Amino acid sequence: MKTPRRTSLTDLAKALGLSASTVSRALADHPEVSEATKQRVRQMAAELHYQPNQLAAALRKGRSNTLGVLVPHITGHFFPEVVNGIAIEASKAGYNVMICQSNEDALQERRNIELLMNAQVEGILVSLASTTQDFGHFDAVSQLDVPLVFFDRIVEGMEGHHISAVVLDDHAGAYAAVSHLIEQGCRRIAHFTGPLHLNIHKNRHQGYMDALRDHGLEFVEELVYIDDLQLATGARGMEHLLGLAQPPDAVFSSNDLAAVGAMQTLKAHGLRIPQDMALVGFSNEAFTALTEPTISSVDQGSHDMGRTAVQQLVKMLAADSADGAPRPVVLKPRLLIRDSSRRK
Amino acid sequence: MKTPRRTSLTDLAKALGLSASTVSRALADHPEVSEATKQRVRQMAAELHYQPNQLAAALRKGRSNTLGVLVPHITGHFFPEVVNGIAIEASKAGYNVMICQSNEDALQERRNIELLMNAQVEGILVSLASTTQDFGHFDAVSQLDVPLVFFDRIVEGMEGHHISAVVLDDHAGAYAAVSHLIEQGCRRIAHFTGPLHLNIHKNRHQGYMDALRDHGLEFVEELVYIDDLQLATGARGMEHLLGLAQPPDAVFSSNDLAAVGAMQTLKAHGLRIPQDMALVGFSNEAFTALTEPTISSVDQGSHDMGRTAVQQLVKMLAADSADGAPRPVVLKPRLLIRDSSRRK
DNA sequence: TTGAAAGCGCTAACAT
DNA sequence: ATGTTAGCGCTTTCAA
Repeated sequence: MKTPRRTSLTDLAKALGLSASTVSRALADHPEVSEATKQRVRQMAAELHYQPNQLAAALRKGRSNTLGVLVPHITGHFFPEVVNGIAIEASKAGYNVMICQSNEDALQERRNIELLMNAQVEGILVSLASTTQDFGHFDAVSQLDVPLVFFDRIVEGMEGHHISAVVLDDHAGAYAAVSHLIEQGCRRIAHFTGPLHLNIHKNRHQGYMDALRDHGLEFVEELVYIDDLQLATGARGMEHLLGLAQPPDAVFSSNDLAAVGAMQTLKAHGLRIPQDMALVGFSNEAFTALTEPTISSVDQGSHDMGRTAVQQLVKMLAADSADGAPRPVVLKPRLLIRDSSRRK
Repeated sequence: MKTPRRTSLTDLAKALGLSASTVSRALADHPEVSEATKQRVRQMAAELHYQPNQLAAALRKGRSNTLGVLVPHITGHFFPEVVNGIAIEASKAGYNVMICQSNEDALQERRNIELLMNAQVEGILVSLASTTQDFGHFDAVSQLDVPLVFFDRIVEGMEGHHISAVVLDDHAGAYAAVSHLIEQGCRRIAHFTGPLHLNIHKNRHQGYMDALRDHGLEFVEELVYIDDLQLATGARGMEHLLGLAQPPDAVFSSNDLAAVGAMQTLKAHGLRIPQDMALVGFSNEAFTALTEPTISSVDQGSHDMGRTAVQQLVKMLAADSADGAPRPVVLKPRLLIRDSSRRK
């Protein structure tokens, strides 16, 4: 039994006694082809299970109809949601999507960018790996005028004709979280943060500080715990805070996992949440609604971020390469108040 | 400023005063090209930022070097892990990966399969949408001898020259979970399950029943709660069970989310876990280690499933189309005993 | 309204 | 060791 070759457009044409061009036009619903012919072509196409070869069409047209997506990973709540938003919006705009993961590794990020370029994607959506410090691989992209949209984790200050960005207003999210804690009566608020070279952490930290200041509270250096925001780190961070001469009465954590870690330590010490220590996390991970108490958190509107990012890309793709890139979009976060911080 | 066209292989050849074929061979490290020439070519390629056009190469070679992946969604713990395993193993075997989501919708599944076929993928990895009942779209794939590997949610009985499968031994996982509960002293064990037309649920249910039987316990129809295994469903299911004349003393839930729902109901009723009611879930979601008490669960070795699936596919791709598909692989689950079921 | 011819960028016989 | 030629499957002038 030998492999049945796929029916090509040429096969179709032969079967119909037509030229390839006519068949091509018929399938594309070109106005200059008679309805009768279109009918015949469509029927025969169905009969022979004709499937167009995208590769050939893309090569000929110089358009792959594909967008590239590069994310650090697809675990947790945030990235899967964003990717889903991207997939939906891209499909709506008639694009396919090629998804790659950098696994938080700068080298893999560079490789994947090359991969996407070689696959002739028409535009790229990226969220940076946490280890990326050099951005040369993106220059290559923008030099070829392939539009680029950074989302969430962006290269700050990287502006260009074909570069845009979509971010969350992390500052506002943090500001809202901390203001809320203050309003609940907390006066000594600690902060768990990740490495400050990443825009998201830098801005959340700034939001934390600004909220303190605007409410007349002092910024206390020893209440800031910088680490990797893992579960164990959160637990350790809380141990550390409890050992201080003047422990805090609340913690704003820049992610949810560390908040759970903190929660575990608090329970081990027999402390009550939120009475003895209030907690607010960031990202609205699924588990924040499942712990006890449930954890207040800042929702990032992940799905919207994905959709917005594609919209930015599509705008650039549509633009007659005349006008520059659309202005970066800043999305508004939403504070979800749950039991871990509700004192009143 | 006009768009700089990408440097093609032909451009490279011209710049070097060589023919396209020589350049092509040099870049492919063909043995019949002199080292000197290879050097020159490589250097010029770097200089002109030459990037090969995969589309053209794929069209010419009739090989896209791409595998297609179709999953119901990429939320939760399981699918992202599997996809990650797939990505890693595929890259190791020299393939790119195109990922699509069916969003649990049979129609989108069919569309995506077509999409992948049109993109000329060399093989496809699929986990079925829960609504898929008709499998015609896969016939089209196998008729063209594009190898297909189903994982986790498979089409049972669909065997063929170019079709294989990788599944978890769901029966064994369920059997272990229920046996464990019995060993902890539980005698009236309920079961939360999803729709039984899906192999995973059917097999877990069978494992549940067989464990009961093998330990001399009676199977009680009213202790089986069939629904969609969401959080609210689990809560409702538990309310239902508590309302029975003879409530159970344990629940084996076919997923973790419903187990958490059950837990919430139990807490609301002031019942103790595991003393009054023991719980075991399925999937080892991240949150099972974060709730209180932590939830015992069955780990699916998701990452391995992804890698194994790719290995199956690669085997079929390599086979001289002579011998049939490799035999389906059944992976062993691992029961993780946590606090929700540890009575001794 | 249809067909003929050229070519997208690459590779693989088949020369030389 | 290198070049010449042809063609993957499709679209798009241009011509009829």
